[in-house]
Amino acid sequence: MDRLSEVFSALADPTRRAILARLAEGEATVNELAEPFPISLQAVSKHLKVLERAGLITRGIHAQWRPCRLDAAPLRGVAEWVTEYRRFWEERYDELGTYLTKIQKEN
Amino acid sequence: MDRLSEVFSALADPTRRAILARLAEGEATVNELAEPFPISLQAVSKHLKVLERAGLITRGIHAQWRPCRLDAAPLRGVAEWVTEYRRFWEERYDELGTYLTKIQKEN
DNA sequence: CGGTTAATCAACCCATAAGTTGAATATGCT
DNA sequence: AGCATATTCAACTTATGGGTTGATTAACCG
Repeated sequence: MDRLSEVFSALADPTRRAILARLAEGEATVNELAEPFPISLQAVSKHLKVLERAGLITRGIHAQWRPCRLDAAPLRGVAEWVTEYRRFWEERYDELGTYLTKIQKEN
Repeated sequence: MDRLSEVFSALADPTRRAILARLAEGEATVNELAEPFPISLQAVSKHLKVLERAGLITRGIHAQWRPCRLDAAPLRGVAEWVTEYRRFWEERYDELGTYLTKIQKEN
């Protein structure tokens, strides 16, 4: 799977996005990350593997802990991709502008 | 599934992103959209359904054709989400700035 | 050394995604 | 009416995702 698909796919899960949001506040261990969720530690561990494969987190080794850190680099690619479409969701304003210009000329 | 997950999920497929790119150039029918891909028309029809459910396209009815149009509105949400992380992939620069400030004070 | 804690591995379940082929629906053309 | 075109529906296969439980590995603590 290409990288962008992998990243989008990793982001397509609320639990994983919540994990990223948590990591935005700083490093955390698997247990710390798992704590807020009503799912098993193993399930969280899988989510972390997905995020890691997508390049969105990196993991250290500190005794028996595996501290996770956010790596937002792949999000840059997402931002670039989505920016290509910006003009389309801003079009509304363009259309409004066009409309206003038009009725202005008509009156 | 929440909207953002649905959108990310829809974007996590190269075929669907290619379809969106094609629609950025203007309306197209299912056959026209399917033409470049080595998969069946039905498969493309399914992809379109996914995009439609995510709110990324709308479909018209014109005789036996179902012209598809891009609706980039949901991408705004994606852009907003990803912007929350911008500082992290730009952090490199911040760190450089901090470093420069620091050595400046030291000397 | 033995027990506790942190995390992963492994096997399994169930639902869904992505593709296929074949049939059905609906519109236009002559 | 009858045929061609555009698209969808339906049934099926195969693979994958997200979850579970139970066992395993590895490090620390007393």
